[in-house]
Amino acid sequence: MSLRAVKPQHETRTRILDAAEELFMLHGFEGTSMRLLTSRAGVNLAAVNYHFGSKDALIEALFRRRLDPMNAARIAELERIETEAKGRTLVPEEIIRAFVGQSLRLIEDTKSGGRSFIRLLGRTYTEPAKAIRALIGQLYAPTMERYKAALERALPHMPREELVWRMHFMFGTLSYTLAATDAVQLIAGCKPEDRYDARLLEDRLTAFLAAGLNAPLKTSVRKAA
Amino acid sequence: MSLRAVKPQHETRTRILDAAEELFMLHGFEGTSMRLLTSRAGVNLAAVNYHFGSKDALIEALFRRRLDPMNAARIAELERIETEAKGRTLVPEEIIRAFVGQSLRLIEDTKSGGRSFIRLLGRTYTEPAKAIRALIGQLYAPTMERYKAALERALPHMPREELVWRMHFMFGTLSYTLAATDAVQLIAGCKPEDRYDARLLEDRLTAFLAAGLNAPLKTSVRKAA
DNA sequence: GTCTATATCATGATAGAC
DNA sequence: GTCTATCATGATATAGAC
Repeated sequence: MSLRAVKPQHETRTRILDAAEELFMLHGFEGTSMRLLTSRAGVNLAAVNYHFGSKDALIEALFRRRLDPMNAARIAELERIETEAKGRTLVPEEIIRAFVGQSLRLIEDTKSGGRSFIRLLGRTYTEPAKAIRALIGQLYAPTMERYKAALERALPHMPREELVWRMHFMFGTLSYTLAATDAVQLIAGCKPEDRYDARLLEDRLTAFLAAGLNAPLKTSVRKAA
Repeated sequence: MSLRAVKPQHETRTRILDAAEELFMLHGFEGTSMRLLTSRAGVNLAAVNYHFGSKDALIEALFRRRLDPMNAARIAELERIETEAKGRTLVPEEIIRAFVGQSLRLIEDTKSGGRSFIRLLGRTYTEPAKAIRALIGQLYAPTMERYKAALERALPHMPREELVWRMHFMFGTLSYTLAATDAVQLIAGCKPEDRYDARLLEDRLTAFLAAGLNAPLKTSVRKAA
C-alpha cells in the first residue's frame, strides 16, 4: 500500500516513459493513443502534454533516456579494451563483442523495462517517420564513428567501402535480432526461456558477425561491368 | 492522352495497390490514411472499401500479390540448382544466393513498384501489428521449411539449434538491408546510385552471410552454466 | 462500378477550475 | 501539478444517387 501512496518528485514522468516503452513496442507510435498510454501509466490524459509538451517530444525523451547512457557505455567499453590491450591491435571480434554486448545485456533487464526498450529500438531503425530516424541517427553518430575507426585499425587491408557495407549488415543483424525476438519460432521451435539468455546470444551473434566481417574478399566482382 | 483515357477492367485495384505500396513504405500502415491513399491513386475515397472491403484486407491483398510469386520463385530456384547439381551436395553459399537473389532483384524494379514493396517488406518483419506478422509468417512458412531442409543437408554436422539461430541472423540481415537502404549514409558517404546495384549487393551480402553461417563452432559455451 | 455526402468515432491538444 | 470538459481535426466506413 505504501508502494503507491508515496509519489516521488518526477514519478509521473517515469511512469509515462515506462508505459510508453511497452506500448510503443506492442503497437507502434501511431498505433498507441494518448488515452491508452495515460490510462496504462495511471496518470491523467493531460499529463503527457504537461510534462513533455507533445507526443513527439515524449518519443524523443524516451530515446534519449536510454540511448545516451547506452552509447556512452559502448564508447567507454571500447576505450577500456583498447587501453587494456596496451598497444596490441584489437581483433574484430573483440570490437564487435563490445558493441553488441551493451544492447544484449539490456534484454535481461525485464524489471526496469530495458527489454521493452531494446525491442522498440530494434524496430525503430526501420521506422518510416523521418523525424524519428533522424533523431536516432544523430544520437548514434558519435558511437558509429568511434567504432568505424576502431574497425579500420583492426582491418587495415579492407577497402573502406566494403567495411561500411559490412558494418551495415552487422547493424542490421543486431537490430533485427533485438526486434524480432519472437520470430525465431517461425523458423523452428525453441524453448522460450532459452531465447533471452543474453550471454549465449552474445556468443552466437558475435561468432556470426565476426565471421561475416572477416569474409574473404572476392578478387573481383563476379562479372566485370 | 490515351494513356489515361482507357481504363482496363481492374485498373482501379492495381492503382490502389501501387499507391499503397509507396505510401505504406513512406509513412507506415497507421500513418497512411485512406484519403491520402485514394487521392494519390487517383480514385475515389470509397473505392478501397468497395474493392477490398477494408484497409486491413487491402494490406493482405498487397502482400499476397508480391509474396506468393516471390516465394514460388525462391522454391523454384532452389529446385533448379538442386537438379542441376545432379546429386552433388550444394554448398551453403549456393543456397543463400538463391534465397537473397529473389528479393534483391526486385530492388532494380523501380518501374512497377517492386522496390517500394521490397522496402516495405523489410520494414514489416518487425511490424508490431500481430495480424500482419502472422500473415507474413504464414505466407513464408513453406519457403522457410524448404530452405531449412536444404541447409541441413548442406551442413550435416551443425547442431539444429545453432542452424536455426544462424538462419534467424541471416533473415535479419536481409530484412534490414532491404528496409534501411538509406541508412548506409549514416555510416559513411556512398554515392546513392551505387547503393542499388542488385548484383553487387547480392555478391556482398552472400559473401557476408555465407561466412557467418559457416562460422566455426565454439567447442563449448564460453563458461559452463 | 463510381461518385457525393455523411455517419460515427477516436485522436492530439488545450482551457480553466481546483 | 492534477483534473474535467471540450475543441478541432481527421479517421474508417457506409448509404444511396447516378
